[in-house]
Amino acid sequence: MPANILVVEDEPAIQELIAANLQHAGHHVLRADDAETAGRLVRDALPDVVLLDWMLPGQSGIQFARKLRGEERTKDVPIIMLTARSDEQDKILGLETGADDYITKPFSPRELVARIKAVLRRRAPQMTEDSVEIGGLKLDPATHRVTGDGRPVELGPTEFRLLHFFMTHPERVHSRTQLLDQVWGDHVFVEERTVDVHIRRLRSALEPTGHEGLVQTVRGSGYRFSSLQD
Amino acid sequence: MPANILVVEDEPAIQELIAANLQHAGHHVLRADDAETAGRLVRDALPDVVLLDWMLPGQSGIQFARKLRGEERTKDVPIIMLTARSDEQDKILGLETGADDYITKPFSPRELVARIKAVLRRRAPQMTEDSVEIGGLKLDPATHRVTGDGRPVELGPTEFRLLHFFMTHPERVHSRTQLLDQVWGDHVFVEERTVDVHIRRLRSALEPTGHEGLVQTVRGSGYRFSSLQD
DNA sequence: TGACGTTGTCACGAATCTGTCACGGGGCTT
DNA sequence: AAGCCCCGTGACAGATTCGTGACAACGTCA
Repeated sequence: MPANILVVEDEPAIQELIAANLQHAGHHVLRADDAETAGRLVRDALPDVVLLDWMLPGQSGIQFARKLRGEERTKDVPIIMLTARSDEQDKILGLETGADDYITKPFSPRELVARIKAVLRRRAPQMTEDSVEIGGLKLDPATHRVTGDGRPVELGPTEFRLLHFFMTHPERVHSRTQLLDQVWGDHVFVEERTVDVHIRRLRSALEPTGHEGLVQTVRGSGYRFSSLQD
Repeated sequence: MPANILVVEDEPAIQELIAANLQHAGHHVLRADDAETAGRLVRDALPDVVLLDWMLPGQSGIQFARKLRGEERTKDVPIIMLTARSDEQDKILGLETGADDYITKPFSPRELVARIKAVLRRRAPQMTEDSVEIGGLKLDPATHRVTGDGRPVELGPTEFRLLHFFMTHPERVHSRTQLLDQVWGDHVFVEERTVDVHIRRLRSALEPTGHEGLVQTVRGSGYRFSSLQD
């Protein structure tokens, strides 16, 4: 969710205002007040989004956007144009140059954050939605349903993600650390033993359909999902 | 032009192959591996195309196609037959039964996607204003009217669009963000929790006819419209 | 203008989920 | 067999998430 955002704006007050709002929303902010600095930062840091002011000293925002789109390394970086003008002409010109979105000043902090979220979402690779079936257990990410031999299985969000990971990586031992990285995310800090508890919850959720044996303990190493005998 | 496509195929490997290709082409995929499941999904989800395997356990694809063509609600759903046999005899029988197109295995992903696009284009004109009926609930875009077991249901404009989207994309879980994009439009900035409120309004509007259970909460993910048990 | 319907937002509470701990059983090593 | 380590289990408090009622802003129409 948090993203690296480059704010290219030459007016200090506005730059500050924008940066404060973005940081408050949990994003990392890089700043530049001219095209040269901005160009270097884009190439080096490769931000997730560039917030680009229309008016820049020396070089217009449009020119800068064109340059970004022209270089291989930077051509896929989303750009949101920022301008005080509101006439339709500029809007079209901005989008044609390859801006992904367009905000006219003055804008509300909420709109700013929302637009950025929208652009990020559009770029985000969406996760696989293939359903999996192993040993009579079926899990379908699209409908978010799990059934054991046809009967429904009730799971909490974390248990669902855990089972999903297991079923897409079966027959293989995963350490608690690996499970935390893959299912919880490698940025969160939780005790390793927490995995045990969720394994237990997953097992007891599978118990009514008799599939709890699919989740196997490998003493000293971790856990494994397998339809074969333990 | 993303479309809802139902893949009826009992061989997991082939089903997977087909689904992967269709999803890669931007379509939504529902799956079934027997005629019974397929029948339910066709009636509920009313897919834009049915990809139907010739050989099915228990019931042949031909029989299934006949059944679809026999029922008022499903008689207009395009069917593409899928078969390993290549003899002329089957081809004729398949088309006579009402299949719109016919693909013999092995086939290239490109051919598959192309045929689907062709069928969709053929059906495209009137597709938008079709009325939908699921679990006793009927929604008619043309007359802008909703009835539950015959009794009228009063909905505001937003609730109507929300229900319309739900009924044209049933069974699958939609996040609040996706619902905002699809129902409100991806240029509108409203709080995600606003979705909750409209879900509530939709539910209480459906309550008098006893259909409020069709709108289901998937904790941690979003909402789902389904005639199946929660 | 005023009654009315619709919409987005908020605050509160209830239901549910999550992470952590302590306890105990059971296997493995020596 | 003793001791150590690993794992299962029940309990619990804090954190999330969701349902719900209320409300103000807005537009419409009489």
